[in-house]
Amino acid sequence: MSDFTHIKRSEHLPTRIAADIGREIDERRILPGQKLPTEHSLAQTFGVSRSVVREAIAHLRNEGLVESRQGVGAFATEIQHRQSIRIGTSQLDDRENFRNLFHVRFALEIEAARLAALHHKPEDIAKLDVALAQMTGAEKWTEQGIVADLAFHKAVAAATHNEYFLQFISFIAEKTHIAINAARASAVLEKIVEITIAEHVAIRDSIASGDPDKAKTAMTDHLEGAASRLNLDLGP
Amino acid sequence: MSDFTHIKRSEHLPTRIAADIGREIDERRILPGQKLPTEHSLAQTFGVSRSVVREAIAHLRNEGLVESRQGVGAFATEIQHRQSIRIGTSQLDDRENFRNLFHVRFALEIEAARLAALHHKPEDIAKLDVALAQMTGAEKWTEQGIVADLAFHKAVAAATHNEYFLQFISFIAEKTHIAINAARASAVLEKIVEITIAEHVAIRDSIASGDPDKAKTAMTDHLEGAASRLNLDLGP
DNA sequence: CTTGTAAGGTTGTCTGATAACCTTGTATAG
DNA sequence: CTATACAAGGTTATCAGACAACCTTACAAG
Repeated sequence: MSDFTHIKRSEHLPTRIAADIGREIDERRILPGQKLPTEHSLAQTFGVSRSVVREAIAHLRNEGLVESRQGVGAFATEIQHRQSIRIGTSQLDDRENFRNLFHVRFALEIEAARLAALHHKPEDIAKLDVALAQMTGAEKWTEQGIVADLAFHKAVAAATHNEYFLQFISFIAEKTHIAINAARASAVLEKIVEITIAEHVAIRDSIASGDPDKAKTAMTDHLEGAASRLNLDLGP
Repeated sequence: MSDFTHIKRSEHLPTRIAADIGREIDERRILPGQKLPTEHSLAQTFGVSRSVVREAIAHLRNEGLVESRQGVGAFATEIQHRQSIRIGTSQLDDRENFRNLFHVRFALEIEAARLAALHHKPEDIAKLDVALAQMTGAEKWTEQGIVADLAFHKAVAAATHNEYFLQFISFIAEKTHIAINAARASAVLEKIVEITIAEHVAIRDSIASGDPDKAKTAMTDHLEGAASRLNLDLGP
């Protein structure tokens, strides 16, 4: 009962511990196939009850990082058959990881723009316009501006009327959002905003026109522009 | 202590219950923002202890389906800010959903083939060859053949040396695998296998040659072929 | 060598209790 | 009358300990 130096209870114990154990696996301190310590032992190590450890391990199991077999133990899984997608936000501090994720975004969003041009309905365009208005309204490149930016891209995804494009793109957008927020200070240039908005308008118009090739081109131009503004070299 | 009619012990209680509650939300019987019953009440309803209910809710929380606030309750979340990707296997029985997921696969795998041609290393080609050998070895369109097929596509993704392409494509592959397994009986035609293998060989060679455009074309042809063999109309 | 069985360890589930937190209603001070 | 403070009850979060189900291993019996 002598150290309260650690952390405010504010942050859901099982989540914290799941993150700790997950990091052990991510950083290869526990190798795939290897057995984790027992729940009892982990509980003692972290100074919490077994319930909390169980919930943490359940979390990791849901993420596909571990498999547990009753009467035997919990094991780190082989990467190949993980059933879910896991992107630690800390990974995105690394420039190469961020670029790689951006590349996935490329593949998805360009096709999404194409499909949006083909399948959009009037209310989809309305949502694009709302997001654009919010971007224009934001004085600077503020938090609000970024949120509107993400909303725009989600609206494009929604306009495909393909639930999975929306899910995947939203997922990546959230991750990107966090990473950009962290590194934003280095890229606060006001003129950029105007360029960005202009690109978004071009995307909106091309989708509204119903021309898939035009939409594809507009989205490609925008993403390449965004990448270069972030000093990401995406290669050929 | 009077009714054991309901649940076989065989299948991890919290998972089952999480699925049950998740279905309630998916099928809009619990609307976004609405409060779930209390843990105590749920425990009584399902005839299990509160620990199990808690683990089930933790599962849903990790999937982003619910948010819980201490002292208040657990609430179904708005779809927009779900932090994870959720694809219920039952959804894929629906033909349109399956086609939509296939479309996402299109976007990702074609770009992956292109990147694989650019960034592959010798050992990547070796892995492709192993998968091809297993496909050729499989007498019929058996389980083993499908596994090899998936292994091939994962190997392509791995050859991009972009972790995220691997994660996303593997994820979709697993989901697709399950759905195909379920519906396989209707598509067991032996000649198809030869065509499929030929397409895979073309992909492999184009990647090995290092020509991104050729790889892109080969993958496009293959996926369009696969779609038409599954009677999926992917539109323009 | 094979089979049966006992022992010990580990996860799965149950039960009950306490702490932390939120909401709501009520009473008191201004 | 209004606003602040406080009390009460409900809910989730965490803890502690127990038993059940299951697996592995070792050893004994055939």
